[in-house]
Amino acid sequence: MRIAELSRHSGTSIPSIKFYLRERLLTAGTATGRNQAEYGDGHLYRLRLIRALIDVGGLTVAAARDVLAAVDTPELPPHFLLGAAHGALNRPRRRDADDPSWRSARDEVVALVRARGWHVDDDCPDFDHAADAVAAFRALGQDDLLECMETYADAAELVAAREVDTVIARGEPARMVEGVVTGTILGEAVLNALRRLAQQDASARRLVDTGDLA
Amino acid sequence: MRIAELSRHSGTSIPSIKFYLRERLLTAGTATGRNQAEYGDGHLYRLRLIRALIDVGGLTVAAARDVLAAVDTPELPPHFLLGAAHGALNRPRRRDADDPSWRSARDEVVALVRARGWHVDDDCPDFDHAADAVAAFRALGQDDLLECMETYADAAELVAAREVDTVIARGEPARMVEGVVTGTILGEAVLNALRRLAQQDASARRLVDTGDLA
DNA sequence: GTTAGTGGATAGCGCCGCTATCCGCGCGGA
DNA sequence: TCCGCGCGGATAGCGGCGCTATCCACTAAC
Repeated sequence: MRIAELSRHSGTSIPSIKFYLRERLLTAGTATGRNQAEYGDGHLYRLRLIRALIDVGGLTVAAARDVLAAVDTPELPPHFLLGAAHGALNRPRRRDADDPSWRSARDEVVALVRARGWHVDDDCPDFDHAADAVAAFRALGQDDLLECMETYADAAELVAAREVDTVIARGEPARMVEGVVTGTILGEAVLNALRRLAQQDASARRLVDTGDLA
Repeated sequence: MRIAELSRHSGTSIPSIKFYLRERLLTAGTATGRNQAEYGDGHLYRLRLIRALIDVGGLTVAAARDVLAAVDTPELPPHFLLGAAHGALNRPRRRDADDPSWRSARDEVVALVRARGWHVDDDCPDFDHAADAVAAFRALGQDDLLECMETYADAAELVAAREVDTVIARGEPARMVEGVVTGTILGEAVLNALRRLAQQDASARRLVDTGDLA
């Protein structure tokens, strides 16, 4: 397959493909001459993965590169790949770690995780992200919404258990690796969309003055 | 309060505040002279809300403006505000609606929502976002991860019910409006972070070869 | 009266994700 | 055999976004 065909099958413009090659998200095709190369199904799959990470998952090109680099490390056990995938999802830090209200928000999240017996590395950046949001709730005087935290944790436990089981059921390490990345990033998009749909429903049930929902 | 003080209390630079004024995310202070104005606690709160939406929620400035405009529409019932908040969260469309695999992914999501009896407007853009992700799973040959869909829906129902109940418990419409916006946007950030933490735990329990987690 | 600071306007910057253009070469059809 | 399209590779540029810098006339505070 040459680049034009790759472009047609993937729905990605040739300049974009060249861009991804330059940025090392995509490996070069196997050269068949001085200025001719052949691309395979692997390239097509990879391109679809890139577009999914960027378009659906909302990753930046740099983040996608990090995720893909982790995917390409064959000896990386799936559990550590998960950490790599999460690491690449991190948007730059927002809050100042010296802000005492932020620190207490973070401590609160750590306490919640500890209370549930989750075994997570203490300096995992996800704590910081959760703390950003918790601190924002507090700063905006929306403390009562933090009553939902345990429910969030319940929901998180529920979906994480299911996802990890599904991925592990694959058995084959290479496919587990793919599953970790796609499940983490695309699963987030699905969950967020379903949550918003469920909110619409819950809100309609409670707030819309009507008897004829049928 | 003058602008310097507003800047200090909010941790936002004066040029940024001026930028938000220009972009109409923030209303002008009450003028006390030809080139002097006074800002109140409302401005400080608003600025904190802006930063939370942009930094924590990941909204663009334009999306934040739309959300804030909805918040400022006093007669808007909370249920419709929810729609407005969701609308502002929409990233630009990705998939072509003519793509049959995308259409079938969307139909699948609609069927799931129908089966659960959720009452949601059929052309809600959240369907499209979910469809994007589902279609991506399929395109990447990760169909087995779609077995998690029901679990995602369970989790979504769980958290949405709790969130909506919490907001409704406030009673006062103005505070409900605040709760809808912050709950939707910041809650998403919390849920996503907790899900990733839970994934780390689930993955560690099943994949890490160790007996001494203590 | 001096000076730091103000609101307001305009222009510019830095990053990001592409996109356009050019180049010398090879492949494929007549 | 020759021609012309397409190739790969490289470099430069573009458009949008979220600020940021500068300038201005003015004024409150010392």
